[in-house]
Amino acid sequence: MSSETKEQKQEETEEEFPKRYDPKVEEPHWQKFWDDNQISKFDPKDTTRKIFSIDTPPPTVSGKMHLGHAFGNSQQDFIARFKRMNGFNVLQPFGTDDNGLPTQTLIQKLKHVRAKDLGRTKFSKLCIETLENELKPTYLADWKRLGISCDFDVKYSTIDPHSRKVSQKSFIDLYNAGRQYRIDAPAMFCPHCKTAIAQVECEDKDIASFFNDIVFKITTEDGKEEELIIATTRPELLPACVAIFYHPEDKRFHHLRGKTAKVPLYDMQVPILEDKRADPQKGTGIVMCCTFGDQTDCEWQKAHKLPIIEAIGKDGKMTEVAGKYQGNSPEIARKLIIEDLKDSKLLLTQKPITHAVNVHERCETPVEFIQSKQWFIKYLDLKDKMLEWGNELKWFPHHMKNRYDNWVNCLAWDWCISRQIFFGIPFPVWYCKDCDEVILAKEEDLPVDPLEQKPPIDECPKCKCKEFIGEKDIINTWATSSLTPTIVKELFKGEPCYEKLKSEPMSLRPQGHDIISFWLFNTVVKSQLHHNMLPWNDCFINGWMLDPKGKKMSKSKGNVVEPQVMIEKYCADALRFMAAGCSLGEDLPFPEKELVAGTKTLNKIWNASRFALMHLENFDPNSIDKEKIESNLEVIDKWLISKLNKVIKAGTDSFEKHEFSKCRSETDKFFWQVFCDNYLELCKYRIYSEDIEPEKKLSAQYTIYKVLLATLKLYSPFLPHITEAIYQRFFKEFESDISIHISKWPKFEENLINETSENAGDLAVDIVGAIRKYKSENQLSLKSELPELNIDKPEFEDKINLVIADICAVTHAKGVKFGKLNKEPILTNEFGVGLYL
RNA sequence: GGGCCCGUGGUCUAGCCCGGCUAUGACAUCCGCUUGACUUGCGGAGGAUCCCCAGUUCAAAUCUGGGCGGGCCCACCA
Repeated sequence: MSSETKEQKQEETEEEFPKRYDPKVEEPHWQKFWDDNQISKFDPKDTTRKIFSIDTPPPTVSGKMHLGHAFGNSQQDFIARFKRMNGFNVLQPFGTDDNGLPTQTLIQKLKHVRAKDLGRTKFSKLCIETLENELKPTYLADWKRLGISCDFDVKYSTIDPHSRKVSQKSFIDLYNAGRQYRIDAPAMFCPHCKTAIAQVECEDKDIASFFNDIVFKITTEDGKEEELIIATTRPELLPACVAIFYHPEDKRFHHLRGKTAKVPLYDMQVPILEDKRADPQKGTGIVMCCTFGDQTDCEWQKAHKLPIIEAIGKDGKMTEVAGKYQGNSPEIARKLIIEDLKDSKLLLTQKPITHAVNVHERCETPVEFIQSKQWFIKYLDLKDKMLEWGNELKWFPHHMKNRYDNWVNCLAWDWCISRQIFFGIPFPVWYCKDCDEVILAKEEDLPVDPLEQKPPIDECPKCKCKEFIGEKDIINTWATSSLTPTIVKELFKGEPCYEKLKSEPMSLRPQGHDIISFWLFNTVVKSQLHHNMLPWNDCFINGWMLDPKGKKMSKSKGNVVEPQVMIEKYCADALRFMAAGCSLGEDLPFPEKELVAGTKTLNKIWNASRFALMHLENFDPNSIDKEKIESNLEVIDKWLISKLNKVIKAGTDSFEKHEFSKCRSETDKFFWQVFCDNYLELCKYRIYSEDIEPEKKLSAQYTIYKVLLATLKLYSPFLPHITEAIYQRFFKEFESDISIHISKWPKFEENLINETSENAGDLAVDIVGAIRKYKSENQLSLKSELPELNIDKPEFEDKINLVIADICAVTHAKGVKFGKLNKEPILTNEFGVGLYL
C-alpha cells in the first residue's frame, strides 16, 4: 500500500470513526434513529413472544423531568432493554399523571386564573390544553433525551377520556359490588383549599401554640361545685365540646363517672366518660372531646355515639354555634375566646408549647375535620387479605414489603375518595333532588360529566321525581392512578394481545419507596377488587436521589440538581452509568463524580473499540471457518473468552434478579482490567507483527470481535447511545440486527469456560504485573528492554510455555529460562515464582 | 410509641443473604512511566480498631444478642 493511499485510508477511518466520541452529536442522532426504526415498539399483534409489561410511573405535571425521574426511569429502562434483548415483547408505556390538585394549582399559577372563576368545565378545558400543548412536549423531549426506551405511542394521561372511562367504570363496578358508599362523615378538610383530603396528603409541621388550662364546672350531688381543669390547645372548639374523657384506670376521676360538666362560656352540659385513649400522663389527665378537633375526636364520636356539633363550617369560618365568634376564622376565634376566658377567670394558666400539627402538604394549612357527605371505598374488612396479597408479590428489595405490612396494619379508615376541587375526574353520579337517590351513569355512556350531562333516566325510580343534581365532587387522583395497569391494558382492546394482557398480572411495577403506602397499596387493592389478581408479579422499589450532602432535594432549599444540566455537562449515557451503579432501593446522595467516571468509561469504550476495529479491517466473521478457529485459539484468547463467559453468567443471573448494578460492575471490571489493561496489550504483538502466522493473527481478530461485541451488548442497557454508535459503525455490517438493542443478549457458553487456559493466562498476567512493578520501582520506562527472564519454578514450565510469547512481547524480555539461579530474585510473585534477570 | 434500613481507608462504596487467603472499586493524595486506542491513559505507593461490647465457631465485616449513632415509613401529638 502506498503512503498516499494509506493516508487516505486513515482519513476515511477518521471520518467514520472519529478520534473523539462526541455525545452531543451522537446521542440525539441515535435517539432519532431509534424513533425512526421503532426499536422500542411493543407489538400488539405478536402472540408468540412472551410479553414483559411495565407499569411505568406516570410523572406528575411540572413539565420538567427531575433527577428522581431520571434515576428511577433509567433503572426501569435497564430492565426493559435487558428483557427486550432476551426476546420479550416489551411493553413500556409512557403515561403522565395530570389529574387533580397539583395540576389545578400549577395551571392557576401559570395562567393567572382562578378555577372557581372559570367553573369546572372551562377550567378543565384550559388545563388539558395547557398540558397537551405546553407541558407534555417538554416532558417527552426530556424522556427521549435520556434514552428511555418507552413505546411513546402507548401513552395515556390520567385525565384523558380513556382514563376517565376506566376510572368511572371502576367506581360503578365497586358501587355495584357494594364497596362504594356515601355517608356524612368527618373528613379531613383543608380550610385553605376547601377540599377533603386524605391521610396521605398531610404532613407534620411544628407550630408554636399554647396549652390552656381551662376550668369546667361540675355540680356534685350535694349541690357543691367542683372544678375540673382541662388542658387544651384548641379553646375555639369549646362550642363543639361534646364530652369529657379520662382513662378507665385513672382513679383520680372515678368519682366523676356518669356526671356531667358545664362547658365554660357556653350553656352546655357534657357527659364525663371513660376511654383508654385518654392518656393520664398528658395535660391534666382529662381531655375534652370536640367535634372534630382531631382524629381521636372522630373515633370517640363514633365509639360513644356522641352528637356532632359543627363549630367550623365548610367556608373555614366559625359557625353559628360559636355564638358571638361566628364568622371569624378559627385563629381569631381562639384569641377572642382566650380573652373572654381570662375575663371570666376560667383560664388558669397558659403554657407555650411547640407541637406537631397535621397540615395539608401543599399549602401548610392546619387540617380540620368537618362533617360532610363523602364517597368512601369500603376496604377495612379486607386487612387480612391485603397482607396475603402483599405476600404474593415479589418485592425487590424484599424488605420494602415491611412498609406495606406496616401500612395495612395501621389502616384505621375506609378510603375517602371525594375531593371538592375543580380539576379531575367527576363521579359518574346524579342524585334525586327530592330523595337523594343515587343515579349511576350507564357504562356505555362513559366518560360522563354529570354537571354537563343528564342522567340516563327521566324520573327517580324511588320517588318519581324528575329533577336531578349532578355530583360536583371529583374523584381523588389516587383512585384513578391506582388503575394504571387497567388503563394500559385497555388501550389494547381489540388487539390480538388483549386477552393475554388481561388474563395475567403485568410483569413489573417500578416505583419509589415513598409511595408504597398509596400508589402501590391502592393499585394492589383495586386490582384485587376488580380482577381478583395481583396487578403485577414483581415490584421494584428504587431509592431517592438526594442532594450531594444527603438531604432531600427541594425547590425551597435550592439544592435541586437538574438532570438536563447534567446531560448538558456530561451526557445521557454518563447519567445512566451513574444510575446503574446504585444498589436497589437505597437512597443515594447525588454522586457527581460517578458522572465523571461514566464519561471516562465512555471514552475508554470508544478508544478500545477504535483500536480493535482498526485491526479488523480484513476480518469478516461470516466468511471464516468458525469451528476451526475456535478449536485452535491461542491460550490467551481462550483465557479472555473464558473470563468473558463468567461475566456473562454473573451479569445475566443478577439482571434476572433486577440487580443490574452487579452486571454493570462485573462488566466494568472485565472490560477495563481484563480486556483493555491486559488482553489488548498481550495480543498487540500478534496484531502488529508483519511476519506472524496468519492463524495466530486470526485467532486474535476473532477473539476481539467476539469479546468486544459481547461487551458492548452487556453495556448496552446502561449505555444505549455509545454502544449503538459503535455497533452501527462496525458490527452492523456483519450482524443481522438493525440495532444492538434488539440483538440477542450474549449467551453463556459453558463449554468455553477453560480453567487450564485461565490459569495459564492468570500466571502470564501476574508475571507481567510483577515486571511492571519492577520497572516502576526502578523508574524504568515500561518499554525498556529486559535480558532473558529466569523463572525458578520449573513445574510451571508447561503452563508458561503456552503464553511465553505474550509475556515476552509485553515485558520486552528477550526470552524466558527456567531454573534456580544463585542470586536474589528481583521479585517474587503471588504464585511463588521467583523472577531473575 | 410501632416498624424498617444503614454504619467498611480522607470521601463515597462492594462484600454480609450462603462465615474462610493479604477486605472491592471509584474519587482524592504521593511517586513514576509515556508501551504504535486512550494525558478522560498506564504502573506503583501510602492510607481501614470493617461503629462499640459480648456470644457462637478452628475461623466473624459476614451469624446471634445487647448497646451507640444516622436516616426513613407509620401512629400519636387534649
